Amino acid sequence: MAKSAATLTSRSENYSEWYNEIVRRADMAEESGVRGCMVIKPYGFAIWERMQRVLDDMFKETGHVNAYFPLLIPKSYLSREASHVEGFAKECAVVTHYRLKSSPDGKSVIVDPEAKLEEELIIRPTSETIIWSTYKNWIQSYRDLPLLINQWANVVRWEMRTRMFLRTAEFLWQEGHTAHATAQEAIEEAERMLDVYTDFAENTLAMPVIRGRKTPNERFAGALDTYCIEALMQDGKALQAGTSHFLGQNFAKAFDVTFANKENQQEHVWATSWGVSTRLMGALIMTHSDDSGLVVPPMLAPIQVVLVPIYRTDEEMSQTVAKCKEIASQLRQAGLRVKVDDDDTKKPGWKFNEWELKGVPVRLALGPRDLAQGQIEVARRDTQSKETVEAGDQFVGYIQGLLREIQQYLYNRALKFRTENTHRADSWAEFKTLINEDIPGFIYAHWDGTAETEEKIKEETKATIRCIPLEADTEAGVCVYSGQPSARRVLFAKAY
RNA sequence: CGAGGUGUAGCGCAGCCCGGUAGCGUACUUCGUUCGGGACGAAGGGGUCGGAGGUUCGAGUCCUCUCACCUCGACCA
Repeated sequence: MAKSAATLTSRSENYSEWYNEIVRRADMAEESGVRGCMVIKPYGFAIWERMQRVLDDMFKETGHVNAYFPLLIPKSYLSREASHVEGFAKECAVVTHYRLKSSPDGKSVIVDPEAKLEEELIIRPTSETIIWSTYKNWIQSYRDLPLLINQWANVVRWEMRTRMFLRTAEFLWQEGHTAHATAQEAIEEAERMLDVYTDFAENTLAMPVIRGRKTPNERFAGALDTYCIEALMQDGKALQAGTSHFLGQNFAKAFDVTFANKENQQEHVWATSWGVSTRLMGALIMTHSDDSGLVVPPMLAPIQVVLVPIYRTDEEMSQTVAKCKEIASQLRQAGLRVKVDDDDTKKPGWKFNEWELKGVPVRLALGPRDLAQGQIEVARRDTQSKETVEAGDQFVGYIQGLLREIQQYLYNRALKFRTENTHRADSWAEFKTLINEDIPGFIYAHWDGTAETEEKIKEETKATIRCIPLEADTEAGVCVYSGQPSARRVLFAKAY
């Protein structure tokens, strides 16, 4: 049996090209031909649906409910909160007309100039404004608080440059928007949701993250404080994987959302918002995948175990397929997500490669030889190792244990990579050396706390302050750039 | 918006300089041999050459205009 290895571009050779090939070859998504937008294909969407399900359960457990708000937002809403409009105005798609008509030559359609909207509508880049204008009607008393609502939706941001999953013009996300009676409660909510995101990233995605706050420069438009989780990708660049904002009373004041407290005095409510997006799909790819394709952690995988029957004759086919289905059924009863690939138009070698490209954690191969000896071949995706195991009573338990082991192995491997690529810089020369390495990684360095220094460092090295970490040593020092006093180190990196 | 580039079969590309029957790889269809790591052979089907105009006996190729997309900047989850 000959082979024509349809190999991927190597990670080390061209990371960006490798990334795009994974997206395409693993059947996750493709470019759509519509500016900056992508088509998410069934396999990619199945992974997104898993993310949705796990996150949604976590939101429910923390007392949140889902709702849905309009896609179109009157332009005037956006201007109610000054810094918010400033932050988003440049990237908004605008609806100006409500009708088309045939062109004079009858060959195409044109926008009907008669059908101009009185007030233009914005396609939501985020929903704070429409939601707060709605909350105004929902909140009267302290008894209406806290209001804990999440929305799964699409949003549009007219980015200049787009990349599949990491920055598309349209993307899918969830956005939580909560209202509280006190600042303290709102801050606790923002921190709670950061915990939820951390839990999700580390335990479901097997992706270690650094938790922190954004500097005023990097803060969400309209927030008093922005919390974030930052992950390190395999090429040494940072990716913001989730954010949670303490919005203070900014939106409550802009949209006049007040409540009567127990003393019957009117107060503005305190707000949070928090979100993660399909960008996590990019994080998934760039955290675990290798030159054979995508690697999906078992907790996330839509298919955790794939069974490939191997046969020559029709008789062998019916026997091996039957055995595969029998084992699959046992695994399903144990709660695993399993697929039997009994597609007769593809050969085993082809299937092996295909499922590796798609990152299925465990592959079982079963042929006449195994059938005769009561064995089964078990291949794990993370280490690409294979072994032959007895297909007896212990088998289901063995596979469950193996999946746990793979989940842990992926987390440990990613953590090891991050540790090896996290450095401390104590001088400007050292900083520049580190940030210009092939894998720049995370750099902990002292910063004088000024926006000017932050900006200068960005100009000279492309590195930004990813966050002021929540968990970190707080020893004092001097700013790596300006030499001014610094209370603590902050986390620098080149970022996506 | 600035600077480059590319549009030719589902996908990846050659052909253009120097105008003359629309090509290659892959995928697809059929048949045979194969089937434990992306099989091989044979025979087939598939094209508004991004669009509009022009030059010419004749344009994928030359000229003008236009549209779309990509890469690098500025912007960003």
